[in-house]
Amino acid sequence: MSPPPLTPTGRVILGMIALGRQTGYDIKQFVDKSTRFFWAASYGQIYPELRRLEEQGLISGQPEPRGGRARTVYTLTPAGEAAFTDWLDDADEELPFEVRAEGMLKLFFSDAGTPEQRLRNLSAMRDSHQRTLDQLRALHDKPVDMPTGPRLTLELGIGLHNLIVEWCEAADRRLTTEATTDAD
Amino acid sequence: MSPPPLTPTGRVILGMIALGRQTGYDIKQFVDKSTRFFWAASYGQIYPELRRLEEQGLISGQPEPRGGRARTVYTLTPAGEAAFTDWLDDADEELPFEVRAEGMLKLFFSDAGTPEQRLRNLSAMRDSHQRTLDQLRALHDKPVDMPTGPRLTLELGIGLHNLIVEWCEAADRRLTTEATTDAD
DNA sequence: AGGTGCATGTAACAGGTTACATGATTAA
DNA sequence: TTAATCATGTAACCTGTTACATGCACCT
Repeated sequence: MSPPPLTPTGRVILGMIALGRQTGYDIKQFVDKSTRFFWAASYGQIYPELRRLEEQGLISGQPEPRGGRARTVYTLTPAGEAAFTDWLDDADEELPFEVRAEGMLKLFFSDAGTPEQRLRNLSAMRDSHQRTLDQLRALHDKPVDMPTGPRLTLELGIGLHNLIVEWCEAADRRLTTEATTDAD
Repeated sequence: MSPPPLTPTGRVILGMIALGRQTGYDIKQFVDKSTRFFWAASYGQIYPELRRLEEQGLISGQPEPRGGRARTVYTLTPAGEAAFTDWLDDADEELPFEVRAEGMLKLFFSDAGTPEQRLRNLSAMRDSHQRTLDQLRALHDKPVDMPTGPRLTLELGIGLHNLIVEWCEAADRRLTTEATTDAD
């Protein structure tokens, strides 16, 4: 009886269309320079999901070829708009926050290795987050005017990766000092 | 020719056995109060993976029933120890860091809603991370002496969730001020 | 007698990535 | 002419969760 529930990816797509993204390709490009640091998506998900959303009557696609190049432009139906704003309005639902961090895993198990190994892994982790941080800052410094939502999440992302980088550096100093003190 | 590569979950299991966890059940309990904040695992993964690791000769299981209750105790084989320390020793490999944060998604799209909606979602996100923070602090304050690795990752976890909570509060203040200023 | 914890396991499903295939358009 | 970009799509695979089934041990 009830319609199939919106999947998280479905909601992202709805949101992206609400923000003016028109095609599957367009959505993917935009995700890659905006939400990808806290929500990634691949073509393998996007195109099938666009189909499903259209079957459910939440979006509707019109063929709008550019030259000889096939192209389908999507817009939200009233039902799609309602589903999206219902989701935004529901502040009671659980907010899953899942992390998979291999660097932290290595750190967690680092007592099984040598102190030098631990410091090398710490440093690799630092570098990896520094690279992400650089990308986020590049996005942030670009002089395009950004809506409040994207700006907020970008700033939080910068804060997060910055914390990790600084924490790695602090941990490195602490561990190095301990090692030196032990050697004395 | 080459052996099937170790999966991330396989490495976690190897590590847990190296840390003295003996059974699948034991590993699951321990994951749930240690790595789960940056690496979760379910029985549906653990038991099949134990089988695969044994087939690959990296661990070996001895039946050690407790009373009439079936129980299999696993230990690392020399090959398993080697595979595990090889992984720890490789500081050049990529360190995937993946996040799926629905709260940030709602924030990202919040320009499509009202300012009040945005503040409610911000507050829900704050509460959710505060709950996680409380759990992490409870773990941290328990007077068990923790190896350096687990202690480091726990402290980083606390720092991360604490940053998010504080950032949510700061964003709330900023947005509230802006709204008030606009209304003047 | 009943609840909690210990212990093992799987089938069905959901979610997501990778690699591939195809082809037009545009800028160098 | 060739590389990059626009654009769509799928099949095979991998990873992981949920829900269920089973049964003993221990405490109250």
